[in-house]
Amino acid sequence: MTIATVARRAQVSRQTVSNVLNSPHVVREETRRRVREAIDALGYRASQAARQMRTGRSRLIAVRIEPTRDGINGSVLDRFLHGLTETADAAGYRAMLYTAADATAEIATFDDLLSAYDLDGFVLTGTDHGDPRTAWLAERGVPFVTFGRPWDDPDAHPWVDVDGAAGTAQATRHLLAVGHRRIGFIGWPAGSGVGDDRRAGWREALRAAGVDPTGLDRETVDGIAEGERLAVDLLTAASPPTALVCASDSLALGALQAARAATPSIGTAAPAAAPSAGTAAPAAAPAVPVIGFDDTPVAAAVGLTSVSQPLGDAAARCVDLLTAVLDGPPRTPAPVLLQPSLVLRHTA
Amino acid sequence: MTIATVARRAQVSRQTVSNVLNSPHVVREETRRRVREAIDALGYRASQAARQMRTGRSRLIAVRIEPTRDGINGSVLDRFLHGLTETADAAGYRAMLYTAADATAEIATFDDLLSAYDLDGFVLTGTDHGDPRTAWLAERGVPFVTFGRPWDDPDAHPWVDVDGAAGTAQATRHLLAVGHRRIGFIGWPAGSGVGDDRRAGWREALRAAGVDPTGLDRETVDGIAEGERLAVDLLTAASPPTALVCASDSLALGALQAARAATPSIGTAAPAAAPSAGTAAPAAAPAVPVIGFDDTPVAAAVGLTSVSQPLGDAAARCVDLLTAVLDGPPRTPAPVLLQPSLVLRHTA
DNA sequence: TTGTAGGCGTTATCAG
DNA sequence: CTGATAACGCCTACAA
Repeated sequence: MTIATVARRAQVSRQTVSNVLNSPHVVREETRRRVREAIDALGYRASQAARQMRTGRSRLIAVRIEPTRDGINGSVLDRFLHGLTETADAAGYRAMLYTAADATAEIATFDDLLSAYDLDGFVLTGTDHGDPRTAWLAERGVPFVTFGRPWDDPDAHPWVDVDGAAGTAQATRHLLAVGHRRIGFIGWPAGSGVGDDRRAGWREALRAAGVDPTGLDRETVDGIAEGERLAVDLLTAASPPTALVCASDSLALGALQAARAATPSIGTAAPAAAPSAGTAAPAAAPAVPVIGFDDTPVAAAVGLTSVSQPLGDAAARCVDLLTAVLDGPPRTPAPVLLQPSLVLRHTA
Repeated sequence: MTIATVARRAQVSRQTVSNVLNSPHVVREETRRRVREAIDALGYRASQAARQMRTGRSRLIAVRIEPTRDGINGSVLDRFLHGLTETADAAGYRAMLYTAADATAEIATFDDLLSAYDLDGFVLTGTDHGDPRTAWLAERGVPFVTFGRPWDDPDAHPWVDVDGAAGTAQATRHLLAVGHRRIGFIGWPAGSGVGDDRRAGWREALRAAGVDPTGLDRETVDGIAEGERLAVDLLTAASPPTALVCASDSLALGALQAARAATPSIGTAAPAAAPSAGTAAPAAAPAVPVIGFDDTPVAAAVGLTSVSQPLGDAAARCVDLLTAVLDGPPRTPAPVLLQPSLVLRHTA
């Protein structure tokens, strides 16, 4: 069934059907209705391939599905993907998946996707300083949005992000509010945008409360074992922290073990944790409160208090920004910074 | 750049270039090489849209991304998707995502995807008795594979699945081997294919060991709280089980809490759990050993012994089967039943 | 407002 | 083995 089938049925020319589809306003009301009826009756859908051939647009957006990393932080991705697919759908776009082992491979894939499939745009996740992927895309004028700020230049391209600093600051203030002063931070090595951002939130919140953060933080690559090691290190120091904020749930999980092992005597002011009404939590509050980041399923399962990112929203805004570039005037839409929220459970 | 650009550069006709691409064997060796060189030099890629228009094939396969359910079992999906994308890629296909609230909506989406985007095939996950989706697709001769058996008729269509019964049987045998006899099972309500399968594995393993499974199992909808409730129910019964096998990690997590609360005196023969060398586990072995199913990140994090499904393999085999249908002769490829493995951690 | 004439890049058919 | 020609379904002019 083609546009001609519909035209015959509605007693109009093919052109009129095309107009009803693409520029409804130029067709007389009554004719438009008749054509619409024919379309519905026939169950006609325009062929993307033919349309794409003519217009050069595929109505396809690409998003990378990364190899799951440690299995804990990896599981945030499917929430994002679901939101993305749903919103894209509503905007008349479809999401296409691709994988890539590294940035170089990813750029090669861009090229392939662009030249073979005529992709309309890309959604990139996890950007970093001097990301070669964004440079490549920008250079060629390919529309894209990143979930994650361009750390070098906030105006480089459209982006959506979650305010990580606000998240760790909120976590820190929560601990301050219940009486803690010496609050430690376990994060990633300096130099990564997200990592530095999350550390900054903690540091500033502490400073604002008149606490000197010096010596209260440690850094490591992500992982449960690493988190535990650093927490032990921190808790056995000269004047140890009485509570811990972590840059990820993995680190927090490790820290939690160290915290549970720590004797309550360490804390100077360790108030009782609020009994949460959430899902069942396997264990009691640790001697040293711990807060994680990402609100992964694991956090929910073990009762870990964690900073939660609005992933569905983030995905939706990514699509909004991308379609604004694709369908709207050629100006860069304003970036979106979303606020995370603290999900209180048993560990803080 | 089109096929004509390549033809000019290689000093051949457009048709010859097309032949090199689609039927290399009909082109003389030397010519083929010259064309290949031109293609590489120019960085030429055939336009999918044009090819699709001509052939009616899109080289696109669709897969649904479901709204994450309880956040625990949901996180298996991204591993599957990653494997799928990677294997599809290697076979020259790309994966497209779609969502649907229910089976009816999903069928409507099939229709849309098929008529507008000319999708080549579908990968369906989580089939059940009398699935309307498979019926719809089969009726129209649309190629598809399911990850999950067609419980009504094993020959209905190509499928890939993991042998759930073998998984629970293995878990049960593991517990039997370390001395347990009365091993309980917490599963889903009878009637679901997967649920019944997993229960059957436990039941048969017990019977094979000469233990009567009567009264040792309970059923409920999935969830942590539900798992805990049923475990308590089971453990406070007249002659309680000394170990528990669960149909999911969610149920197992709940059961684990009940098991930790249970006094060791309940067990008749509770041997010490093997200290696992895996990732750090937050707590000691419970009085009553518990084994989960799916090996989710949560299981790894809390040290829960669990039955692991080879998701990457499963995804790869799904693509294999689908491409066999798409590219090969029109006969239904044999189904694939993969074996799960037991990942030993601290809880059993 | 409607109809007619191209052409997007590819592959299939059919002569040479 | 190579070269010409038509057609896939749609959209964008342009003319009526």
